[in-house]
Amino acid sequence: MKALSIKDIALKAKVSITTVSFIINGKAKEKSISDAVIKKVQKIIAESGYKPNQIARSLRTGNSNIIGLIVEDISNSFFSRIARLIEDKAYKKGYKIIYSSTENSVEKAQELITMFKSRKVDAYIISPIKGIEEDIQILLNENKPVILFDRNLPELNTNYVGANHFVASHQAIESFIKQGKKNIALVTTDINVQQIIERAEGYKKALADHAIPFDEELLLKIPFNQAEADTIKQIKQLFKNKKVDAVLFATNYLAISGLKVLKELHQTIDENFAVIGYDDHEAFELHTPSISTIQQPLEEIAETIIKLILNQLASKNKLPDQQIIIPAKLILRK
Amino acid sequence: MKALSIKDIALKAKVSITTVSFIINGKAKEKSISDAVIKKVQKIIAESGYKPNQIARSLRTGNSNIIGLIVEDISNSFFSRIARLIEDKAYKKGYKIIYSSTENSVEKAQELITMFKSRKVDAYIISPIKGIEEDIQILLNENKPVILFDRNLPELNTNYVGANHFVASHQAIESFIKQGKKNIALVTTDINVQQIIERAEGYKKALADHAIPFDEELLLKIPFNQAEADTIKQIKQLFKNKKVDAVLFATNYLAISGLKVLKELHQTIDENFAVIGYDDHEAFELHTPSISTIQQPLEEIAETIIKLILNQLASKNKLPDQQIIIPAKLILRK
DNA sequence: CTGAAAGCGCTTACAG
DNA sequence: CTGAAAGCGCTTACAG
Repeated sequence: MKALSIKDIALKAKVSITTVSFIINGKAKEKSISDAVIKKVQKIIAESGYKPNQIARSLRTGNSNIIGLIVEDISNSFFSRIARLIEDKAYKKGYKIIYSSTENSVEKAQELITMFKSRKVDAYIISPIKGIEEDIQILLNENKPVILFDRNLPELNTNYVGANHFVASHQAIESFIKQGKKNIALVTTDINVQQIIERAEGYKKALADHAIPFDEELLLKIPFNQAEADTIKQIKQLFKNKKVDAVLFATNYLAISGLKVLKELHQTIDENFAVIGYDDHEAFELHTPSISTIQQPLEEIAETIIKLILNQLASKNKLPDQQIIIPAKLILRK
Repeated sequence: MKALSIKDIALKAKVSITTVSFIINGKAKEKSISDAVIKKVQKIIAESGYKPNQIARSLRTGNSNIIGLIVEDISNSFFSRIARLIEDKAYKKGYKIIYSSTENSVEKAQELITMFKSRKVDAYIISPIKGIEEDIQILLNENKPVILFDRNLPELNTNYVGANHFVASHQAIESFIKQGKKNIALVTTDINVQQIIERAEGYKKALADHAIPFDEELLLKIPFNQAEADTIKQIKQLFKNKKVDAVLFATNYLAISGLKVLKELHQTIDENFAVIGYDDHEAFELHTPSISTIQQPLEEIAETIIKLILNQLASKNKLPDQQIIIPAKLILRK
């Protein structure tokens, strides 16, 4: 059973495919097609269930009404929630989103960009990774709208939407210090991206501001992409070897692993031992006691990204790049 | 800056586009192109960074090497984890996945199918919803491989991969009964899909098997898509109005809401009050005490789905439909 | 061993 | 008010 084409509709309606095309694309009035013809063709389209072949349309027009979204890992709730919000908002504006995960592999990220490019997506939303600057630059040279989010690549001139991680992390550490904590650990990842580096810098600056010496052993960098069992082992080592009275986890999944360790060690979280997570997670609020966290305003981030994209797509000229920093919020719970 | 086309490569190499096409598609040997020409063309392709336009290729060949994945809600960790696993496995076989959420809307599901169809995806993986039987039947008529998962639509003849929810739910309730529980509640959703209905039937059957009268007020059906605050209110009502000593939550997000209620009510989970969740969630293990749950083997489900799809795609003839039921496991924690 | 040409299903500048 | 025709970038049956 072959799908109908515009030719079939034209034949049935006894008009040219040009006329059918104009009607499908809402240009009937503009091209002064008679009302009678419009009615007739529309009826035939409705009855036959004809849907234009978007592939052919894309080949001809060079665009697709599809926005490509590249995230680090769709199974991380930060990304899956953002993806869902972006999808919702784009959908309402007539755009579809296709997404895929890089899993922090430069190679996979490059392949995804190639795939999206060869599929003629109209715009790109990317949580980037170091090493794909050139690939993104090529997109920019081709005048494709690109919005980076979550992480920035400062050497590129393009749009970026992200949270202020330096400030957020600084604030979290200060809240520990105000509680009188002295042995404050940071558990973070070893990936070398700005938004992760900022969290470490906020940590160090807050310590310095309050004349607390920085102890390298309290800053634990967990290799990305390793099995959780190894992560748990490393965090356990930290808590066993060092006297720690407060810990900031730089990502939600590290916090989850860390909480498992604390549970295993029977280390309760109380006035003698404080924990702050990152990016929130359903488990944080539910935990006994509830876990404080640094929350990125997902709704606002998604909204800002979509607004930037739509503006770019609507405008013929390249708009000035925007770097939008949205404050992250420290949510204190107990 | 315009992208290169096969024509540009042919010009540079001083051969026909036919020859270039054969080389790109690995048919050079078969078409007995001379080694010298192959080398020359490959060199030019590599140097120029030429990538074939997949849109044009799809238009010509009618396929795309893309598999469409339609889930209920990508921000639900059950779906985002499955999506990630499927993406991984498909990627290794040279297929890309594009996904989108239906949000349980028949209309959106239909639009997504239309979109995927007009993009010529090669196969469909769908967690379906009642009301789209006809749309899926059309895909089947067009000989497109379709794998349903999570939920089945029994009136359709196609492939299905899912867990045995009746057995799992029955087993969960029996474990309550063995602990001496008498007032066992089920908190489920009102969506009318088989895999949810099965969970209620397993519940009822287990009660009947042990001569425990079924009390309608202990079976709470929460409207889908309502705000979480309302869900929390309804669950709170249940626990306040009825004497409950055990509760099975039929989905992970209902369990999360339920656990929030219990926390608010200061109802601890112990030998006098038992809880089992569904589909697991990072919060379950971390909870104090850890929450038992019915776990669907995600890895196995994803693996089975991909295997079915690849078999279908590899075979010219339609393969017999398979209904694969994978046992869900009751994970008892404390 | 290689190429000219048709055709996939659209859109749109041009002509009448 | 409407249509014939070119062209988007490929693949492939056919010819030599």
